[in-house]
Amino acid sequence: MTETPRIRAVPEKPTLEGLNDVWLRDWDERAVYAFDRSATRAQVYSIDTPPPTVSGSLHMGHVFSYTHADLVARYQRMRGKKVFFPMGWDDNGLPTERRVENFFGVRCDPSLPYDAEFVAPEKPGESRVAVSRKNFVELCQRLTTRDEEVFKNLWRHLGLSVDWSLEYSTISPHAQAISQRGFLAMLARGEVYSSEAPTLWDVDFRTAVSQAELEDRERPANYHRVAFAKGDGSGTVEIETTRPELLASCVALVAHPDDERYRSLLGTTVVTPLFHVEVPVVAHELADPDKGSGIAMICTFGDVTDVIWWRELGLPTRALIGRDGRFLPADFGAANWPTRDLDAATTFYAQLEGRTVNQVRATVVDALRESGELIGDLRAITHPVKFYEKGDRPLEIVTSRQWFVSTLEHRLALLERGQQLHWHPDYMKHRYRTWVEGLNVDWNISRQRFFGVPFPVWYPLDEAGAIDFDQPILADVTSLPVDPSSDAAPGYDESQRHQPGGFVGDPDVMDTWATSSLSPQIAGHWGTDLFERVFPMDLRPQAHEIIRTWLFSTVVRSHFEHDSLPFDNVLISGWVLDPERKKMSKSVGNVVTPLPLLELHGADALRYWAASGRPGTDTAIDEAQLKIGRRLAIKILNASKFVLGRLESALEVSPDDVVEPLDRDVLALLAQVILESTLAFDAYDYARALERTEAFFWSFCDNYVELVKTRAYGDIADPATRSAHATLLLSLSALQRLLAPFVPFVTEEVWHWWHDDSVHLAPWPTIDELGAAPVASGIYAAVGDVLEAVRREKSTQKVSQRKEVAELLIAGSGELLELIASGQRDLVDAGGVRSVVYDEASVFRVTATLASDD
RNA sequence: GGGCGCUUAGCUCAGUUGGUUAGAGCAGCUGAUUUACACUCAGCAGGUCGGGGGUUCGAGUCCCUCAGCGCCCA
Repeated sequence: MTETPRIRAVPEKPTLEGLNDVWLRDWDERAVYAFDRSATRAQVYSIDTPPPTVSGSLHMGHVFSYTHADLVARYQRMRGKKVFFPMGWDDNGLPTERRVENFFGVRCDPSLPYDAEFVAPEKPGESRVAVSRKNFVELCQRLTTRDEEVFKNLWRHLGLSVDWSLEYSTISPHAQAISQRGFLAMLARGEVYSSEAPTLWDVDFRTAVSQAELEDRERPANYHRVAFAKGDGSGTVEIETTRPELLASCVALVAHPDDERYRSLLGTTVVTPLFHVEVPVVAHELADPDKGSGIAMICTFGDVTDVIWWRELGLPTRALIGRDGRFLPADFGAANWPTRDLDAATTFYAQLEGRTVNQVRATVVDALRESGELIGDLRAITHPVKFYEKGDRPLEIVTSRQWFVSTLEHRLALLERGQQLHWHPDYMKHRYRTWVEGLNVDWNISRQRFFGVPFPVWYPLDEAGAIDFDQPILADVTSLPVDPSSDAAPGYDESQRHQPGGFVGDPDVMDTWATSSLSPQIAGHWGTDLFERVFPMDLRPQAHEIIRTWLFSTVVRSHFEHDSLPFDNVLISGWVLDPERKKMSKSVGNVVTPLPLLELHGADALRYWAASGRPGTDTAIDEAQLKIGRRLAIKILNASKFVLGRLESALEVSPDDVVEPLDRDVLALLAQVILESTLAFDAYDYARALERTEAFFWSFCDNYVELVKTRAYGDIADPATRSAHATLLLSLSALQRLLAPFVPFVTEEVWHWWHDDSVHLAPWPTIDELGAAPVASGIYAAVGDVLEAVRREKSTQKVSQRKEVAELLIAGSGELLELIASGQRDLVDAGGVRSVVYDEASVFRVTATLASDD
């Protein structure tokens, strides 16, 4: 490559202040990051950007991970790819609802009519104001629009090279249409089904949750030892349970098939205390002989193991906990709920109905104690309890109608997909594998909430007004998006809603992951030619905590819909820790927000810090590191000013001008840096690329530039001077571009001192542009060693580095001395050396005799 | 309980398939001073590579084991 600098005014005193605003505006005006829609798939590098949850808070984790994505985007763009880098907002779902409830002091009551005159309270009041569903959704949209502006502002100032014309949000009509289309496609292929099934339920949020949203929390509990009478009256069996309140819903006792203690009981019956219900004693491998007394009561449903037992052993359903967490009416005496003492059972249960779990537990325990069927003292234990990750109370299991995506039966294929994916770092693939292997229920995508994508489904009502779930009425694909709660079912009139012989809409909305799992289809406009140009995506950048949710669900959807992976590579970012290396959390109060850091240190510095965090590695916020990033940016300004400021304004240089041995060696080393940086970026190791480039750049400034300073001031007719100029320019050009992905603002500034077009559209440096394969001779290192020895001597003598050296004695092998001699001119200039003496010896040694003070 | 990481200088981290005397930055200390750059530069000091065992001519690197920290799954 031939550099023809047309150097414009290099500022007298370059500064970082104001650069961000200048170049942000310029990038907008020139549409530097606009995606070329005419590009073919092979020319495109596409990124499936995480749509962040817009809940009003921006954190350092976002800055970290999105910067990582941007480093790759900028690298690929310079490699000549047409980069598809969209940005989306995941604004539908519970976090938004929660925020709206708190922000405005409202709650949604779907039974209320829409109030067009409604004005949200200025400040949230003492008690929440009930609003209609439509009013509530309007408030959600109002708030998310505002939040998205704040996010967008931060991303822009961080210098993300996003094409903002590709912006999307998961609640937009476009995303809703895609989401509903995806749902209908799965339904047509039989990959999604609805069923009345035991479902993990949060009684506070009043919604079902999926396995991906669970977390185990250690909670204290008490083992209650309860005596069951044997069915034949021959004695009692003692079980231990942490949930005595569920005694009424007991359907069996269960022991391990190999447990000698209970083998004789298998096949017999026992009778529940207080309710006198005869239940069988059954065997199952999941019964843990070491837990409690080794025999457990199965209730419908106390925990997820109960659900497994219930399903696998074909036990009856006697569900008692309702959606509000209170006890439902119990149908004692019914066919599947026989009791030996109907009177006693119903009389006692009357005290329980409508009460909460804790109230019922107290009542049952008192009654058991009184009847003598509670044996001994309670035994305190700690055990893991399932919680909704955003919830405060243990989950209950309620039976309700939900839509499920069949994941379990495709587990093997999904594991295979995980194998095909290129993980960066590689070991993160285990997170996915253990998650898929541990799946135990299908993916529940129904949420009993309001601000989300509705199911495009209605149900017919029979003449008695009962819902026929088996004959769902589906929306026509051309009509999407639809809202079955306000749009009439196809073939019906709105007046038939809720009428016998009419219809009802599915009341639920989809799980937010059911929509964001389609981010490639949403951003890529599935169904248009754009999609063919960008799908499957090249890269999915994300944090590791959402492997089991977002990554997994995206893989599921793409596997079903396209029989492919949704993306080829996944780049996992670690967590951002506080300066003490502690996990940041709101409750601890150690959350560091990005905006003040951005304002104080600048975007380039913040990006430099983020780029130093290797893929998958947790990284602490480190202000020292930010300062180093800023220092690097300043160095880039000054080095560029020095090199460009002393050259003729229209000097054409080519690698052929580089004739001096020292210069040729520097180019050889630069070639190595280019190679290593390129390889590192291709392997998604941006941190390594930065490290190599930065180390070379600093050495270039402190050593090479110092060595050739005098020579570069020489006569332009002198080939040695031309050689220095060419080397300086070729190196500077490559270094500015190598650094551009990391510090895009300052590199753009210095690039424009001698180029018209953006550095971010300039070609990534290659070794070809440095001429015919420069071979490393080692002279740069050798001369550097001598220079270091000279500097050391001056430093030890506590004199100025400008102090002259009267005599420099260099001892070493003949080969080495020859090498050094070929760089003697620069060495003498840089070290202020009057005379050099060479001494052939086996050991390398430098002795500098300083000039006397005269 | 199962799995995945991590443990190298006071701090943050490199160390690519085993190969000279284990590196960098920051902090520390000692200096320099009209220089492209004080938002600078030079130099110095600082390490039993978590402990133990093994393989090898040779181990920070490979194997086993123990310990601590973190995370994922159950």
